[in-house]
Amino acid sequence: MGTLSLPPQATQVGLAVDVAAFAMHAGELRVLLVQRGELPHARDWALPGGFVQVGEALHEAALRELRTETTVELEPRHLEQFYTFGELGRDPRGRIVSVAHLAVLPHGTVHVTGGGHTLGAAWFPAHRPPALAFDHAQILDRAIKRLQVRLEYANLALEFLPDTFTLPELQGVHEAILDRPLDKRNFRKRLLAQGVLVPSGERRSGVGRPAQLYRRTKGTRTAAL
Amino acid sequence: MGTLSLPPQATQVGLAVDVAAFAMHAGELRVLLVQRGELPHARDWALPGGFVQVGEALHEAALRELRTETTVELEPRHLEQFYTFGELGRDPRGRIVSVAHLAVLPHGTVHVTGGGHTLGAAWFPAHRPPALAFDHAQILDRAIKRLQVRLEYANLALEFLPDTFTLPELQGVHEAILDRPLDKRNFRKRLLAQGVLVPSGERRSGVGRPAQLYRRTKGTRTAAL
DNA sequence: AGGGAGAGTGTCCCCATGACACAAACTCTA
DNA sequence: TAGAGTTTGTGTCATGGGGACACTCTCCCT
Repeated sequence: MGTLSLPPQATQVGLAVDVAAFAMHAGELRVLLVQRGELPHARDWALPGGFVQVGEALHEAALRELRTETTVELEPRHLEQFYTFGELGRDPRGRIVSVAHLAVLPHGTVHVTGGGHTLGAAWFPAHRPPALAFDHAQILDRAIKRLQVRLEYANLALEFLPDTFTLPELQGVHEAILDRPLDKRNFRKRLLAQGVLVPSGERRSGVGRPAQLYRRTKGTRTAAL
Repeated sequence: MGTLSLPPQATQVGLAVDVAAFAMHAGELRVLLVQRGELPHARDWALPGGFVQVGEALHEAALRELRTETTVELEPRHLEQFYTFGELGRDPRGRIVSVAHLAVLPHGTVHVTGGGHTLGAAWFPAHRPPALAFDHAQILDRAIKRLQVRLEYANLALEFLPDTFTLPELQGVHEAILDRPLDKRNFRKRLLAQGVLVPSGERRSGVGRPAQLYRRTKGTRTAAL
């Protein structure tokens, strides 16, 4: 039914998406940023993002921007819209409304190269980011809060890890996201009580005592909401 | 700095707001709906909403639609954006993305008259709405869930009541929103423990034993988030 | 004066969470 | 190969919040 048309006031506002994409690296929560190659805010760091195209769903636009601006290696394990920023004056080019997304990239996706119109892309400490273009500092802030909520609600921490992992690794993800240390015994008690983890039987050897490997029980994948 | 201009692909998508406005009436949670006067979905019931205008913040657009389409008596006590709906095909007129808002109207705002392009406006049981236009049934669903979450997080129930109210009235609001009965003693215990209520000293007489009147302690207004 | 209607009140149990210290298993090096 | 170093793994107690549960109190109405 494309016979009806949009009223004239329907096309006056620019619609964009921005993506706060997170991954773990060196025991730290990192966020993926791009260095802008164009005005405004040329050479400033910003969240990857851009305008939504016709015939493109919001999450598709988010994925496309992530791919063309950063050349990430793997698919995001989680992608979720979390807030729409529409303040007047947030973009000097005019009225632009941005639907902000939160993405989680799995372990191993830490190498990025700039692409698209950007000068480059890199990972930064999510809790101590550099100065950001536009209102992206606010967006990042809100993204981290959402990530923290999702930690205890869904078990989004698992998306940061490979299929099989140890409990200390999982605890490390939680600590990196919450930006505070957790008690080992309480953490294990709580996580194992949830019943989403099952020991794989194997162990991982390293420097100290080998750690039990776990995997998620089937049918416990986070609904991408 | 309006010297920079939008890239061409920035204006291809229509941006709208929709508002799920709730109030209490006869002990029931009700949602404000309008009967559409135009195609598509003419004569169907829908959430009040429409296109965002240039120079208009998202929440301003939501307020404007509420006022022009429904002529509500009072200002909303709470207005919050909760999700942005952008599925392809959600509107037969083309690509329209809608930022959905949740509004709470205070006690006494139950009389509405249709305005704007609509045939009328009326309150409906929020948990048993009529068939709705577009994807508004989904939007309403999500709005109710958000309202329920805000009940225990912020104390949004107070926004449905006048400045002074009784505990049974407050419990009624909670029950209407959650759509299930609550235990009287546990409810009082929990609410009073939060420390946001203070007895006003007066009582309200009615059919049975008079009820203590309460008001919120100062400085406990919900941040409109 | 008695009945009806709604308001008000306290205890117990259970579960989830947080604080807290030591033993076990492996690697590495001397 | 023995000992030091390093990391994993484990249990108890105290506390607090939430849910189940029944009877009295106060007023109005007839």
